[in-house]
Amino acid sequence: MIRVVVAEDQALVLGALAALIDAESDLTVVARVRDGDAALEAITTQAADVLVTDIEMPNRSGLDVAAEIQRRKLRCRVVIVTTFARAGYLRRALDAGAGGYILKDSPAEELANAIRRGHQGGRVIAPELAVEAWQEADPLTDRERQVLRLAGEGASAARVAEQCHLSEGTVRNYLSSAIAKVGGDNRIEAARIAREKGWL
Amino acid sequence: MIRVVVAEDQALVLGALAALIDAESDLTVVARVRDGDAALEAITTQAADVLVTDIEMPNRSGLDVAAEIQRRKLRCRVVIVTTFARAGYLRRALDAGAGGYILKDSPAEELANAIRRGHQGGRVIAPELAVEAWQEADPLTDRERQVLRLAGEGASAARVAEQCHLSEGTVRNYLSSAIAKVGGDNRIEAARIAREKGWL
DNA sequence: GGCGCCATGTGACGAATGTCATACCCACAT
DNA sequence: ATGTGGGTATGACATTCGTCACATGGCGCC
Repeated sequence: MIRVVVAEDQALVLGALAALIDAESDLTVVARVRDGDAALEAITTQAADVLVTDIEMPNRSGLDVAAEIQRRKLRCRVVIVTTFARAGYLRRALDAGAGGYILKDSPAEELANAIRRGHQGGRVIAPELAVEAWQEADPLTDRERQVLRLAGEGASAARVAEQCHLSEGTVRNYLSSAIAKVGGDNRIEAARIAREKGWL
Repeated sequence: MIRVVVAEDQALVLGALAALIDAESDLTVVARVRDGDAALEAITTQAADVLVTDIEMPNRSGLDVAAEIQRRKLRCRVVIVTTFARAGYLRRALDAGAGGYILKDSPAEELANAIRRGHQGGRVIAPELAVEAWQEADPLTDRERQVLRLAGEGASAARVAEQCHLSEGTVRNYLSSAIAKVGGDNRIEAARIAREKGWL
């Protein structure tokens, strides 16, 4: 019996995923949690074999949890289940030693499959991503990313400068460089592109 | 036995929701579909009592399907299940005669509950939304919405003008007016605000 | 020790954006 | 018939944005 912890912030989806997993005869859900901190706690107290987790959650993202598991050298394997087919996310997931990365729109059998493979030490990666993943590395520097994120939310150069303690001119320089790097026509497009690639 | 059709574009979530519903003794899932067109077809061929549907789907949104069901005077009731706590969405859902509007982060029992209530002709609305719903009506005109949407995706005034067959000056006028109406400092913020309220 | 990269800054210039006044046409309501 | 509001347009203006050249300093690296 493989002991599974499920982490997902949307309660309905959490319950549903758990139902799906529990329906498998060789899998059992030992905890359902709604954020990253609770996930970390549950996998130790429940001696879980596999953590099935979303990425976007309160407190700690699924990627953070995976990284923490790796850092603490816990035995638990991680399967990331997410909406986002973003190369940047997959890359970070693999860097964090995740055993699986599947998309919420892959067929339901995939999930049980990935859990079993992960438990055996293998890896399952959503085929949509396998190829593309390592082709495009994030070209942005930390500052560029930070500035682009704020600007993408509607902040003016002046506002960004204030929040980052930079001069307005510097902010415009970073933006210009970020726009050029991601290949957009303006800050809005650049932010959109970067978001889609998982760089923000 | 209440006959339920489940519509949701993410296969994993679709399977999971269906599992959740099928686990209820008085509910049975008679079809699982991944877009709006298939949903409409399924509810007639399967003589469904209730449609449980996401909003954002290919071909036809869940809101479109609800409206179409109302237009065709079908017997089937509709329960909207969505991520988005947006007043604009709820408003459109109620206009389309939806029998339920619940959020993906409400507890799992809510879903079965809403299906039963809907089937009896009642209404279940996510409490987070019930109050706020009618307070803020969409202040945008069709043109303003259209222009703001494109601009929010990164299109320049010139590009928007081209796509909408307008003059560039007119586009700027609409944008200016939209920015003022939603209360933002620039097109980016305005688009973000409007998206959050479900006006785009 | 120099080379490249990043962080940071300034100054300048042209392009895009946001605002405003003003105008015309049309539909719909009073 | 008169007013109100939307759709469309133009011209003008100030502001913001995007780009470029150029400068300084720090850090890592062969």
